[in-house]
Amino acid sequence: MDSPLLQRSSSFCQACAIRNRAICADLDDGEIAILNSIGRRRMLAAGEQIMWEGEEAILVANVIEGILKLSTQTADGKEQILGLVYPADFLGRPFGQTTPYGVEALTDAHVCVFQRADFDRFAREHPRLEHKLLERTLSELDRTRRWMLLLGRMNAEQKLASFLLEMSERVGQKGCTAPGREQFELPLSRQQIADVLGLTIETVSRQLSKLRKDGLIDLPARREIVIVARDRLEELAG
Amino acid sequence: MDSPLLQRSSSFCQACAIRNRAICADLDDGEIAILNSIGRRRMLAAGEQIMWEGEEAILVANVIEGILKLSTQTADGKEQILGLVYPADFLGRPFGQTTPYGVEALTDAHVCVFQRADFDRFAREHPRLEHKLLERTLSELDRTRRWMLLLGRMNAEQKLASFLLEMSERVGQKGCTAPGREQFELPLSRQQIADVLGLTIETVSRQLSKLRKDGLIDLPARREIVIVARDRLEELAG
DNA sequence: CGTCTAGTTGAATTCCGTCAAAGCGGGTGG
DNA sequence: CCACCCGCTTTGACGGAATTCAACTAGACG
Repeated sequence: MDSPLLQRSSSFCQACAIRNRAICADLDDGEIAILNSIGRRRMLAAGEQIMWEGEEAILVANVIEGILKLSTQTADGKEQILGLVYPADFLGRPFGQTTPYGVEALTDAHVCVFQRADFDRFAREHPRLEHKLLERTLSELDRTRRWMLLLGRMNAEQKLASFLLEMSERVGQKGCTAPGREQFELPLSRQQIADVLGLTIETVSRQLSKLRKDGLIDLPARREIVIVARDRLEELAG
Repeated sequence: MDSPLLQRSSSFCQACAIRNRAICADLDDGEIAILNSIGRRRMLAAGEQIMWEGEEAILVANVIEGILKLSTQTADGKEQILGLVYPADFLGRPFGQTTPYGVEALTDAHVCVFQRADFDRFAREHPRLEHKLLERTLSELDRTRRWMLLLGRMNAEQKLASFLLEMSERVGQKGCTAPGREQFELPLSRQQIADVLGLTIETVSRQLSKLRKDGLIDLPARREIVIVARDRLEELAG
């Protein structure tokens, strides 16, 4: 189903870094051309917000580069991060009236944005795209549900261990200096880690210090993590 | 898109109680006939399990009647309920290898079961069904994410208040004796409520007693809830 | 070199979990 | 019909984990 025409077309999409991993993956050249015409690229600086909770859902997007967070807050202002979005992931709420969470870039990011109305129309006319989107949404639902177990039933130590292991899988895969995924740079501040795990910043800090003292990890810089004893970390995470 | 032929066909699906709310809703007669041929009905007794976490994903289903729970557990055996499934909801993991959670009936239930392979094939050939499934999955993801805020950032009192309000919407809609949704029967035991909210059974019991003492609710029987002061409950839930 | 923010550490407090015992209610058998 | 039993629920006492409040430290940046 995949077309071997990468070099024939000079269109934007054909040169896209995530072309083969995003939902646009098995579209043909004609379809890509349409998608190309309704989408546009946009740069985001770290900390920049692109969608606001409760606002009308105007945009959807593919993430090309960078990491973003989805978040919401309680009536009294405590934040909860609902998910992290990585390159090739889909972003936004198609077929919905309002955006159910805020979206903010954690790092400088590069996204491919569509007006939701345009995207919805295109999707309904192209079942293969909808199928991709469905598979992606089902996986995301599975991942989100796994996170519920962490939020509801794990203590602070288990939460941190699980978080570090997950981040090492997600962030540590790039061509790193370190051997494999044992060293990586966190895209989140301590407060943001706390907001992911349903903890306070102090508890996160204390647990990281404890893991370091126990020799499971090292913390060479504020946002650097070195996993020293992956096996023991996995044991903690359960 | 909906066909006005309810009385022409005598097929099973046409007589189905949830025919117009489930994902099969806007299929035409031919499509319904196929679906009818690959699905079969199954009764479940309260407490009966129909899918097991980690097992190969063989079945998917529509819920016709009753309430089921999706759940998982930590390495050390603590359970977390990941979601409740109501009539007209879709159940199971299409397009996936393994079932990521256990499924158990909370009440006696009635489901319409498909072999996943059959269903997947049918879905891929019928974009309208896939679209319905996509919309449903997106809504489910939204609801699940809202639940994450509860698990991560609410205290026991707020959790109970939110839970009771949600249940009153979901369970209190039937033709009840009570005026509106202010009285209803819980489909969950105290332990199961605890497993939904990420609490212990004792905390659930204490918070319910507190809400009763404060005059927000009444508890005429173990599984009966009367909402006395909805406004104050909503205030607590935030 | 000073300021500013993010992060760490400590002490006190609070909320929830744990352990233990008692209460309630529905079903069964005498 | 009542007594008994069993599982579910409630209540109490206690301890511990995480939050809160507060002070301090380390880098980053001008």
